[in-house]
Amino acid sequence: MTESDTMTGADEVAAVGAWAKRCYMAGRAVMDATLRPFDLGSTQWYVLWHLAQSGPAVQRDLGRKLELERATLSGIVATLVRKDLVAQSPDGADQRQRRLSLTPAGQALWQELPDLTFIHDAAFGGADPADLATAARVLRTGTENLQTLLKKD
Amino acid sequence: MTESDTMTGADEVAAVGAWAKRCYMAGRAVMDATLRPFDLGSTQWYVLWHLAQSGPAVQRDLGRKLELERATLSGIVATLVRKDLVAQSPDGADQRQRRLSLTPAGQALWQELPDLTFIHDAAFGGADPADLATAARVLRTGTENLQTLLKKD
DNA sequence: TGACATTCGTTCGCTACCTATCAATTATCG
DNA sequence: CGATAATTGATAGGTAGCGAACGAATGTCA
Repeated sequence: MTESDTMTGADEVAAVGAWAKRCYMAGRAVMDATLRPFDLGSTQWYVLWHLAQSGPAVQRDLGRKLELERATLSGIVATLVRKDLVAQSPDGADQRQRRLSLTPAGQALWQELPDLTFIHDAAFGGADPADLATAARVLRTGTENLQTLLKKD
Repeated sequence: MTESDTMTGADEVAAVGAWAKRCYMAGRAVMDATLRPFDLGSTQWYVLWHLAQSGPAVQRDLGRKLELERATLSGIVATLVRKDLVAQSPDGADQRQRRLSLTPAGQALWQELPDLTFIHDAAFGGADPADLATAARVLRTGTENLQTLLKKD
């Protein structure tokens, strides 16, 4: 690597941000390709996954867990309800909230879905655990710095 | 860090992927917030940036450089043409290709735009260069693994 | 040369993000 | 209690990504 000798810090920095995008995009592409036969998007899968793992949930809590804006989750849920995979019922106590649960069709589909852990394994299975920890720490710190920047603006 | 003692490799792996997404999203959020007063999206900015730096380009080449699908760039270009920031003219030699260039309004807007390097600096400026290099390498290898997986399927 | 394949850009339909705004509901406080 | 504030979900409008399919233009090769 002759170029690395003259690489500046800024180049490295840009590289991390650019590779974060590429890596995220590549992971989603594999996920989307795997789920396409089931007519499911990646975020739709995350909603089903959470409901299958943790049972029914209030829409507000699900949005917090999956780190989605209300408007985003509202659309995802509408799609899943239209496909009859998720049921959306009013909550007893707080009439503003909506309770989400898997329908029988949703439970049946969940049983058919393939295990997606092969994606993580294919991407990072061969990497040094110490390097993975370093990468995660760098990305976490960078994210927190950016979020602080956004709030203070 | 008491939890790290019992962390498995799979958890670390998931963490890298999840943080890659969060970091990409946070960076785009700051970029979008900075460009909002100018009515510009982040990818629109990249197109203007490339045309300002390297001069007019054929749409096909720009798509390769920015790693965008033809359909995606087609929409971005249409938006920039509608805003009168970019001109799209037929290429002389190959009548299939379109040549892109900044309009006078595009050049004028580019002069007004703030420097965006503060985003990279805020995110990763305080990090150890060796850690940044490790993070970039982990993400690059992971991305390549995923792209190989996608082509072979 | 002519048939076939490839490339380029567009369009359509979709997923998934966002902000801003609204109606309905609930919480808070004077 | 009642006015005001905060919360929840939906909707509208925008950006950015994808695959599939199409027409026009160009390449390739028998």
